[in-house]
Amino acid sequence: MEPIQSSSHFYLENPQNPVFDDEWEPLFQKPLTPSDVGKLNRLVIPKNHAEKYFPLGGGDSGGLLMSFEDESCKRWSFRYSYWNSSQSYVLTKGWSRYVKEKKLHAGDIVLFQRHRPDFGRLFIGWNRRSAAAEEDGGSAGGNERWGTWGLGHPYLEAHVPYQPGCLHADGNPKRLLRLFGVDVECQLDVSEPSTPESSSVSSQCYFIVGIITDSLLYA
Amino acid sequence: MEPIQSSSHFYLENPQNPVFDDEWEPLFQKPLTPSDVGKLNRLVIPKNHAEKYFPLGGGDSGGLLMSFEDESCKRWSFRYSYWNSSQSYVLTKGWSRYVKEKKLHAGDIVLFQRHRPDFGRLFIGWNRRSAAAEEDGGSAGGNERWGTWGLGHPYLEAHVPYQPGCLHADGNPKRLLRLFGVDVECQLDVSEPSTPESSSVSSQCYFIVGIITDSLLYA
DNA sequence: CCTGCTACCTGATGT
DNA sequence: TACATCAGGTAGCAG
Repeated sequence: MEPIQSSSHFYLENPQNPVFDDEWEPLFQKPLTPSDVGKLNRLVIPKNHAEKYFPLGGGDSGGLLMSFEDESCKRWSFRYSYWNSSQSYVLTKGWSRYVKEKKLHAGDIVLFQRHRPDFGRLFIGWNRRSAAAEEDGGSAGGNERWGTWGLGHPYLEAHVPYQPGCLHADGNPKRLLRLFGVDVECQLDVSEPSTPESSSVSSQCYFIVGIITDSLLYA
Repeated sequence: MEPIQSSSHFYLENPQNPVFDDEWEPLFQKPLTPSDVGKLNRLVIPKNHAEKYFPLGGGDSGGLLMSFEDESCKRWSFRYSYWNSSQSYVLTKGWSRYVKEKKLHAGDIVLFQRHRPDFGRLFIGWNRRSAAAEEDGGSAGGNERWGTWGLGHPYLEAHVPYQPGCLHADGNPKRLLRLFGVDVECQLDVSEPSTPESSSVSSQCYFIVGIITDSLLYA
């Protein structure tokens, strides 16, 4: 028996869907190729999506850092750049760590979203490849089917404004989160993001929760 | 019954040969290995030849572009560089296209020449592997035995000074060619070189003709 | 030594 | 048909 599940795919492809939450702007998603999760340590961003949603020109020379939050509030910074030789946009530095932590495999889907009320804030999530091919041995804590927010978890979304200063004032910062009508604290986990990045903090912060066990969903 | 044929090999190895035309400086030639025509997309330049005739250090870091003309006036640009890992000089980018167009196979010979009166101008040609192993099915227009100039075609050589400006003034440039005492026009084919390169044009241009059918040879 | 990353390169594929 | 794209490669360098 599954929770709503419904794979965010459906919603991303159908922005008119009634369950669509217009605070969440789906940018795009990509089914991962073997190369995207292999030793090349890069994710190719399809050109149409890159030019529509990502910074123009890939930062042109030298590329630029793009920062995303994942389903557990962790920040991920990736180098985003344009490869002249292959005429393609890629995420490089940092990407392999994400693949490793999320245990992504070919066929899994990564997705990018933006939260409308905080327009500059970007989020990254993932979906296991369609249940059909499910042969996940379930190694160390990696049995989730998704790591996403908003549309991926239509019943599990919350956001509160960011309290300016909190990040810098406190070594162990927490943010307030309203979840199912209950205020919850969430640790920001600046201590060990695989790609540490404690500097860039926008002046506003909306906050989301992703991975949650089924038991919590039905508690 | 063969035309002079005689493979340029002979002349290249014997600069004192009476047929040697001292306007053509043979640099070197190399019988192609399976790797040279395979998927590695590179031609290894024997170190002694590389260091004697090609730019020093392979351009050191980053390599450099070397530009050659073939028997049909087409310009070929190859990336020339030194691979520290294998301590060898190689032509890389562009090479596979040349192999494909000329239908080169292992055992065939590629040769490099320079035209003395225009010292910077380099030429590349080829010879089919010795006639013994001739089993060329003769796919689409690929039945020639050589693609070279000067020595390779001792009776079929001509050159005229280049008219400066012609290339830039005219969308469909032609050069004058004196062949068997007759002036001929030759299209420069800037429209579709596999490695397009319409910029670098030296101030002088000597011009040659390569591939010609036997019937024309004996006309 | 090995690993990750940058910046190249190319063939296959789809349009 | 040519062209654009991208999946799958490479070399070289830094750590």
